[in-house]
Amino acid sequence: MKLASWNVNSLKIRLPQLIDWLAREEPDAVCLQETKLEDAEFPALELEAAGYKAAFFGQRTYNGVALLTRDAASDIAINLPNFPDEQKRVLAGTVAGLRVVCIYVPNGQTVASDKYRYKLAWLDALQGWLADEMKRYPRLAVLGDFNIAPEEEDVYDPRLWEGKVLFSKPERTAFRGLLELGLKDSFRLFEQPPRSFSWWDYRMNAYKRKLGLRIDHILVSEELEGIARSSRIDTSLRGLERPSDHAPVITVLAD
DNA sequence: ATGGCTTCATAGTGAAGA
Repeated sequence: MKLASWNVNSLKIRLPQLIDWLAREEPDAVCLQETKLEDAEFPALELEAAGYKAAFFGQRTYNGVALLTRDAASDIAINLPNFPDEQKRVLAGTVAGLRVVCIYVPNGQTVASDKYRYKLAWLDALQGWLADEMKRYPRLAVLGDFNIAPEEEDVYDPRLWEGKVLFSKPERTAFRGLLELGLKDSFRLFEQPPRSFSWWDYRMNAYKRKLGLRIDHILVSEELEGIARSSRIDTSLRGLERPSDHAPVITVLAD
């Protein structure tokens, strides 16, 4: 079972890249973030022609999440039930006996902003909800753009980023709170190259200079940890014309 | 140097992303 998560930063712009990538990579379940499309605009037919059923929850301009699977996922749930929110950031579904939770964590903008407080409140609600979900679904994976670099090795210059949004202590504590539920960062279950990142600023040639952060993650419950076989970040799309600023993360579980 | 680039939006002294 190959799981993937990708912040596409506009599905409208990235659809051709996504369809090529699906054909090449053949993942079994894909979580997308920042689709930036209302549900009426979602390219369900194009993706079905590419061999994937889609569940989606979007809005125009910002946010929006989707779950692509070979067979339609069941028991679709949207948003955090304990956190009323106009922003469309969560979609969960069941596929092949696995509960797949797609999330797009708020960015936070700066640690001084209201958006940062919203991010921390949102993460607190996420943790509360996931604690319940894990009891219901022991075989659970959380995939998405967490907008948090959990450790120093996940930041190209930890001194520069100390205390900044995406790497501040409260955000990293919130991430650790998710791990304390019994979730594992599947990428770190395996040996990885140094300077493994999933996001690079569009500006200043950050990708070419390898100035990135690892903020996209695939967390797996303890029941899935034992069957995790590999995990990697796929940078093959970052060199294309009009790339997303995020690279896909891929984790493979034994069948 | 609080910018740099990209997207979606509107025609803003743009907003927001990360």
